Amino acid sequence: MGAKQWSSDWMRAALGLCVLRTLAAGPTYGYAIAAELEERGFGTIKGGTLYPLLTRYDAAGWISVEWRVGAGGPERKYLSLTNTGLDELATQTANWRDFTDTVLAHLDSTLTSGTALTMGTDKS
Amino acid sequence: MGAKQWSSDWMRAALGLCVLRTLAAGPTYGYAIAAELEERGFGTIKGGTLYPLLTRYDAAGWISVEWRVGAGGPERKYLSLTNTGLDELATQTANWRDFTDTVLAHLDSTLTSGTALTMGTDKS
DNA sequence: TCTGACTAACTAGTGACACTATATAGTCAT
DNA sequence: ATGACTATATAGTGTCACTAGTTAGTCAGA
Repeated sequence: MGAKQWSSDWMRAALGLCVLRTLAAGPTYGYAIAAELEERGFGTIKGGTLYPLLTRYDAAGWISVEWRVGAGGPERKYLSLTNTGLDELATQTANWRDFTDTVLAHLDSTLTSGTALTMGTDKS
Repeated sequence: MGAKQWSSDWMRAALGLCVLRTLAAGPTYGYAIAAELEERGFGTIKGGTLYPLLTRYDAAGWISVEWRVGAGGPERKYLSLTNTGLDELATQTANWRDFTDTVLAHLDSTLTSGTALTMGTDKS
């Protein structure tokens, strides 16, 4: 289901937003976030990508951390979205929609050969 | 019109695709690409971002280069999309649509608290 | 004439962050 | 005990955007 691997630049752009969105469903931990995102079609999220990101979000005050014992396995670091994080999610989500709309508008625009070539330097 | 500045990670993700799309309208040069993208709502594209990108695309064989005298000003380095570049644009455009659909599907998904928390380690 | 504004391409230095690979440690089945 | 799976984390490397310039041409106004 989640076999596809997207460009790392694209993942770099959207991963943070997707992680915040995942956290909005309730407290969870890194490994489970990676599993859910993979299931949703984002490809495999490596620990070396995810954990530093979660550390940055903790430092930013967007998430809070609580250790809990796991059900048969090592301890889990449960992460919850703070109010600041929830605000951030809302802001980023709205911006993301605007941004992707802007990109799609450009991609779908009519091919007008030479649109940008008349730049005003042509004074005559 | 182009006052908004998007997150640099987002621009990093989409700039290449947008540049290829701009080139698909016909040969043009760096400064004009930056001006057109700004007009289309992408914010200001700095030379330090754009020119290295164009150099990479030239090295990748996606664009070809030709110097022409400018209309009252320094020489312009006109860039054309190669056939390889055109293929790349088509591929990336299709992938971009898939990717943004995947992200939006996640953002719009119903909030189901604890979705990913039952991961199979809970054996009993 | 020389000063600044605009056009146009390009580079050095720095920093952010993903990637590869690895470490640590717990549980469980063979 | 050996390997597979769960779970978090870090070191080293490389890519690339950002800041802040340089070089160079044209043109308008002091």
